[in-house]
Formats: sequence, structure tokens, C-alpha cells
Amino acid sequence: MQYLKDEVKAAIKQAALEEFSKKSYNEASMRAIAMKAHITVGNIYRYFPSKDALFNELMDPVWKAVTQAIFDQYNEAEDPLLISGIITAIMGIYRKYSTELYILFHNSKGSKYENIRNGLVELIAGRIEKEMLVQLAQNGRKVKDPFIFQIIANAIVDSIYMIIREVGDDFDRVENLMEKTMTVFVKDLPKRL
Amino acid sequence: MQYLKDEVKAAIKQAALEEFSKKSYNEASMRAIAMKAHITVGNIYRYFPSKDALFNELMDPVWKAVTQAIFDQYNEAEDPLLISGIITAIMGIYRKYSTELYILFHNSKGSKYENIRNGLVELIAGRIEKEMLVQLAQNGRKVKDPFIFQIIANAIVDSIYMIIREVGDDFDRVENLMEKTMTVFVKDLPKRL
Amino acid sequence: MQYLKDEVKAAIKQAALEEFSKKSYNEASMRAIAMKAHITVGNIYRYFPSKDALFNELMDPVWKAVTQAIFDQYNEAEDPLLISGIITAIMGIYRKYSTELYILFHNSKGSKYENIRNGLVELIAGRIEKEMLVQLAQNGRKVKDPFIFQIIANAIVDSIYMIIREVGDDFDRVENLMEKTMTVFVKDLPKRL
Amino acid sequence: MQYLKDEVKAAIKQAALEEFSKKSYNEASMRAIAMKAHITVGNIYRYFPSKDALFNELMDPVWKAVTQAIFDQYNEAEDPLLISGIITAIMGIYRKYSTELYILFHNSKGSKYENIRNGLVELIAGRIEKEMLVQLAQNGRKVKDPFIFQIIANAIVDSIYMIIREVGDDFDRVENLMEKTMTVFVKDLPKRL
DNA sequence: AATGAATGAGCATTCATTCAT
DNA sequence: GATGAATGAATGCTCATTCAT
Repeated sequence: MQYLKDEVKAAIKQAALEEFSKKSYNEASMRAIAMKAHITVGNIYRYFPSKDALFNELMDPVWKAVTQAIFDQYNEAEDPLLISGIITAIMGIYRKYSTELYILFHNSKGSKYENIRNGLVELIAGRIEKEMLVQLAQNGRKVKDPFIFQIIANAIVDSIYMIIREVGDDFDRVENLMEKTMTVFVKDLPKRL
Repeated sequence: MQYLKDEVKAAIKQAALEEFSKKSYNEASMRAIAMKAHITVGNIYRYFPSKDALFNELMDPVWKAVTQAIFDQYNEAEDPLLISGIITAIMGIYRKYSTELYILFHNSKGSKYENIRNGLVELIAGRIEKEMLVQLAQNGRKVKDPFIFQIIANAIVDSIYMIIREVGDDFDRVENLMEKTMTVFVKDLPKRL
Repeated sequence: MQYLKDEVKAAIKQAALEEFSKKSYNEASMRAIAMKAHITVGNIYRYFPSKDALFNELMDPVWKAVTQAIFDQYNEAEDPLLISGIITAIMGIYRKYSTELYILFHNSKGSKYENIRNGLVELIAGRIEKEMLVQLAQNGRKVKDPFIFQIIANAIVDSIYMIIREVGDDFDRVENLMEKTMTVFVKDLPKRL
Repeated sequence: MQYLKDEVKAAIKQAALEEFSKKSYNEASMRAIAMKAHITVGNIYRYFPSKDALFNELMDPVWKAVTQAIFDQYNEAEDPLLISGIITAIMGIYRKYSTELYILFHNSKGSKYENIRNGLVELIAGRIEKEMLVQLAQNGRKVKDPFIFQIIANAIVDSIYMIIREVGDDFDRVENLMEKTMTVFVKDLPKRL
């Protein structure tokens, strides 16, 4: 009866994925997941010890991939194209785990993942700031309010998500838009700061 | 006793505003609102038939103002400053309803207001596209993928969100960051497209 | 409507007292208490923030009285009748809180009070042991297994409870039996050790 | 396949014995018993129709032995050594069913066995009373309040409980403490009554 | 107009028991 | 004979809403 178990577990994960993409971790309900999976609430607990564990099992691969990408970027040599490495990494992740990435970014409130999007934004903002400050200093200029780096980084993260969500499987188009977006946001950035 | 009634209603709305700006619609509690308004729970229901109605009444003016701004922009004559008109409009709304705007942008998930963001993005994207296509045409250039306008518009709206969320009540700083953001994203945009 | 509230609170406490004298803290059910009090579960929580708090409010006076008695005994000068002070104190407590004392001694498993009976036994055992070892040493004798002091102390505590439960309001008889019990258990104890 | 069945049944009983000696009837879990018996939950129900039935089948022999001992003592000729006959009987049972006796005494609350303790107390109290009254009568003395016999009997039973609980499987120590307890409580009892 | 006590459905989680295989 | 997946009622607790006063 092993195949049945696998089927049910898959059904629960699928149902949970649906529920968590509509409601945040906190608002999602185990009852709703059970209903979507056509099983009883109690039975979910044969497969996952808790709501938390279920959410974590769903998020774990994306979380690992995203943190790995962040970690790699921290340790790699300076990249002339700035955050392009991160973006490539995230695109790879999205291709595999589109819904999970959406949940991780938008509906993880209440779970241990709720700050990962911020982490990514912080990382990118830090990268941009570092680079820009160097370039601006060469011309004796300053930045009035460094919060602008957060804004740019946030826009980048959001754009990545939007492109991949809307353009989906057209790999070339995604790549083109990604490149264009980076150009629009960061090319000659010092001139506009 | 109409006078008293108005006072109480105002107190409830004020208290609700505070509660909804700290917690999302679902997480906010009628008890907490009642306490903040120095009123009993039951009494709220003499003024508002439900939590939903209270939330809606709170959001209604901002919602109207924002949709009005969108509508006006759609119908108005071409603005040489691009989307700056919309931004100005939003800043006007923000000066009047900063908290409500914050709630509308960040805590309206699940309510009927959650799509107002899309409306804004569409409008701004349309504006940018129109303007840019004109300018590019003058130089005989084209845009490969017009989706980039959606991305830029989305980034602008998201930045508004973010600025309001993080900078909050410091009106001058909000204005400065708004301006800088617009500069970074759209100044000399044709050159980067 | 204040009197009503007091009535309901009293009803809840009464119902809880009944439930907790039949089931241990862990096994007792808030639903059962609600039913006995002819109210809904949710309403209990208007009066007590948790099962724990309800139990504690019930047990607090007895607990304070018992620990006070223990504390007093620890600090008082040596009493020639050994534990008679404690016994008197406990008798006083029982007259006021018979059911609560029963619960405290027999049904507090799972609560923070679950070790108080042991504490009392330990205290009395320590007292007896101290006294006996002195007396035995004078005759060059020893005690083979000091666990016997625990047994005697336990018997004393249990007897106190039994006497008061069975004899109840007949103060003189309780006193007589208490005295007789102490005589039976500890008079000339060194000779029997 | 009767042989196999017997093995499994024995394994279940052994596992249940372990579980019930650690947790009370209510707190014990069929899952835990199944795991300890290296068997599935459902399979237990082929051997025992319910948790209750399993508990009862486990307790039955001890229960029978104890009640038999009580019955025998009631009908037997006068024993010059007072209640020592009962104690000897209980010690015999203990040697055979130490765990079951422990469960019967400490974890049978709520089951049909919870009153066996009272039976024992009554029997022992009757025995002591009878014997003491004879001895006291020889010296022309009386007992003021015969409830003291209940108290002594209760203390004895409680001590048996306690010794078994705390000393557990050290048979020699149990026997020594049993003997010492009897000495402390009933040796030269007439002198202290 | 206002109070605040009461309700009832909801939440995550557990567990004895049943039953298709 | 045995499996273990599934059930359903129970647990403590929360909260928007209702209603007698």
C-alpha cells in the first residue's frame, strides 16, 4: 500500500501548496488543506507532525536554494555585473519551484521564513550601495538618503518575480527582460543618484 | 444625540485605523479596537454592522481618491512630466490619508481593495509606454518587449509601498525619496531602453 | 449586571471543583466544566484566561496556606512534639478548603502543585529523622534503612487527611484522633526502629 | 497457528505492562504499546477488543489474587501475628506480579479496580480492631474511638503502596521495609492506644 | 445608546478505534 | 493473521457576532 501513501502525501502537499498560495502561513487552515486533499484533518498528522513541519517540508528546497544562492554571492569574487549572479540563481530556482517561491516571498508570515525576502533585498542593496559609493566617491559626490538602495534592491527582487511569473517558460524572453530590467535600473546609476 | 454618536464613530474609526495599521485585516481584533476606542465590543456593532464594513468604511475615501486619480489620469491631456502627475496625485492622497494609504497598500489582502494595486500598475505602465514610444520613435528606435513597461510600473508602485511603509510619517523624507526614485527609474529612460 | 458575573464565576469555580475532584488536572476537561456550569466553553475564558489559571485560582489559597505552614515550621524553634505544629496548621486549612486540599493532594498531577504533598512528606520525614537519629545515637543504635522515615511521614500526612475527611466537623473528635494517631505512630518510636 | 498467536498476545501484554507502569490508564497510549510490542496498532484489536479490556486482562490475576487473599483472611482462623498474614499474602502476590501490583495500586484510577484499596483497608482495620480489643480487654482498657483502627490500616496500605512505588524491584529491601513498617505501626500497639 | 455576558464556530492537535487490503 | 491508513470525536483555546439588560 506504499503507493497509496505516496499518493496521499502528494495530495496533501499539493493541497497545502494551493492553500498557502492563497493564504499566509498564519491564516491557512489545516482543515482547508484536508478538505482540498479529500482526507480528514487527523490523517494529515500521519504524514506531517504539524502545520509547521508541513510548511517547512514544502519550503525547504526553495529556502535552501535561495540561501545557498545568497551565501554563494557573499563569498564569490566581486562581480562586475553586480547582482547578476543572484538573479541567475533565482531564475533557476523559480523554474523548479514557482509556487513555493511565491509563497516564500509573499505568504510566509508567521513562519520561520518570513524574513528571507528581506534578506535577499538587504544583500542586493548592500551590493549596490558598495559599488555605487565607490563610483560616486570618485567624482566627489554623495548619496543623500541611502534608503534609495533598498528601494532599488526591492524593485529588482520584485521584478525578478514578476518577470518569471508572467513570462514563465519562455526562457529567452525571461533572460532578455531580466537583462533589460537590470539595464533600466542600474546602468549608469551613479548619474541618476 | 447625533453629536455624541459622531464622536463615538470617529473614535472607533481612529482606533480601527491604529489596529489595522499594525495588524492585517484578519489578524486585527474587534476587542482591541473597542479597547483602543474606550468603548465596548458590542457598541461597535451599533455603528458598523461587521468588521468588514468597518474596514471598508475606513478604506473607502482612499480607495475613491486613488481610483479617481487613476481615472483622471486616464482622461487628462498628455502630461509632459510623464507619470509625475500620478505620483503627485498619490502624494496628495498620502498627505491626507497616510495611514489609510499604508493599510490599503499593505494590509488589504483578502478585501475587495487588493486589486487597486494592479490598477495603478496598469495605468502607470500605459503612461510610460505611451511617452517612451513617442520619444523612441523620434530617434527611430523601438522597444523589443513592451513588458518592460509593466516591470517599471510595478517597480514604481512597489517603491511607493516601500517608502510609505519604511519612512512612514516623515513627509519630507517621503517626498524626497519619491522624487529620487522617479529619477532613478525613469530619468533618461529612453537611453536605457 | 455585576451580580450575574459573580454568580457565573462562582458557578464555574464550583463546577471546576467538582471536575477536579473527580479527574486529575490533566484529565479534567474545560468542556465538562462548562457543561456543569451550564455555560459555553468560550465563556469560561471571559473569567479565566486558561485552564491553568482556573486551577491556580482554585488552588492558590490552599497552596499559600500549606506552604506558609511548611515555611513556618522550617523557621520555628524545635518543637518537642515534633510535627504537631504542621498538623494543627493543616487542620485549619482543611476546615476552610476541604475539597481544594483533596485536589491539591490527590489530583494536581500536571499542574505546578503536583509536588506539594511530597514537599510536606519530605519536611515531616526530615523532622522525624533528625529527632530520631539523635535519640538513637544516645543508645549507640542506627537505622538500617532511612526510607522508613518517609514511610512514617507519608502515613502521617495521609492520616491527617483521612481523619479530617471522615470525621469532618466534630472538632474535638478530630483533635483526639490526631493526637492518638501521633501517639500510635511516633511515641517511643526509637524503641521500634 | 495458535502458538504464534500466544506469542503475540504475550508481547502485547508485556508491552502494555510497561506502558501502564509508566503512565496512568488514561495517559497510556495504544500506539506506544503497539510500538513496544513491535506490532501494529490495529493488530492489538485482534487480541483485545479495547484498551479497557487489555487493561482488565492485565489486572485480572492480581485483582483475583488480592481479593482471594482478602477473602481467605476473612475466613481463616485467628492469626496470632495480627495482620501479618495479609502482609505475607500481599508479599507473595508482589513477588509474582510486582508490576501489576504497582499498576493496581497507583495507576488504576478510573477503572473498576480503584476500590480494591478500600477492601484491603477495611479488612486490615477489622483484623487489628479484633486483636487489639482482646488484648486491651485483658487489661481492662478500652479504645475511645475505634476509628483509629481505620487510620492504622490505611497507613499500612499506603505504606505498602509507597514501598512498592519507591523501592520497586529490590525484593529484599521491600521485604525489610515491610517488616520494619509493621513493627513501627503495630508492635506493642496496645501500649500506645 | 451603551453594556458586556454569552454564543458558536473556528483553530491546531491527539488518539482510540475501524476497516480495506 | 496482520497491516497501517483513515476516521471522528475529543482536547485547550480564540474571536466575530448577538442580545438581554
